Amino acid sequence: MSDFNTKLISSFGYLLEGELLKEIQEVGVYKTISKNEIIIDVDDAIKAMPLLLTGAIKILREDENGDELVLYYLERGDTCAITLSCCLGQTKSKIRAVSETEVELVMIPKQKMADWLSAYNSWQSFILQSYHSRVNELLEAVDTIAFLKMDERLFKYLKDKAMVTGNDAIYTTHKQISEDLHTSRVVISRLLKKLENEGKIKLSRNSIKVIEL
DNA sequence: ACATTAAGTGATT
DNA sequence: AATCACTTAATGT
Repeated sequence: MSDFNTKLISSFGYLLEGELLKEIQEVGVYKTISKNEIIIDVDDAIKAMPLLLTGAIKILREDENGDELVLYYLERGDTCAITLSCCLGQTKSKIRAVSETEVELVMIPKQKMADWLSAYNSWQSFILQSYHSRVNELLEAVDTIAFLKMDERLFKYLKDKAMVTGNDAIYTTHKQISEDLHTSRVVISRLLKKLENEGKIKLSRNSIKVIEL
């Protein structure tokens, strides 16, 4: 168990106070997980919260089709904030956690979490800090998704417009489109340029010709 | 010729 | 993706 101690200290020693570390050693369950294992799956009941000692875990969302989307990665010294919210809210897991590498972690029983929140300052700030960074990563992911979908939205918008008009030429400005799609003119200009390079449309002033209908 | 508006670009957050 | 700053091109008066 001294190996476990060393890793716990080196991963969380600078974050958590000594007394808390002792409690973690007492109550936490040390686990080793091999690569590509599902640690937590969608709809799993959450009974413990993982603290990562070594390795990396990816947190995924899954849609109806089983398509996966990586939300973010957890590394040494991290914990899963979504799991945290599940622990506190007593709901089932809304995400899937898969080990990206071989992973060593400590499972903290769900019940201890709330206790420590009031008992240890360092625990409280660790949780808040971790929540904060996870939310940021999540927002970043959302931005990326939105970015990837904007070109599709734009093309659909153009096709719809051509359909309604019964004309493959659309008479409008980039600014107008940007307002319709609730984005900025610059973004539209760039995406249109991209579509033109892909040969899907032909651009000219105040008009766009849709080639791929 | 000058002003206005549309569109393109690079850099930054 | 959004915003800024700036350039270039097209049009109107």
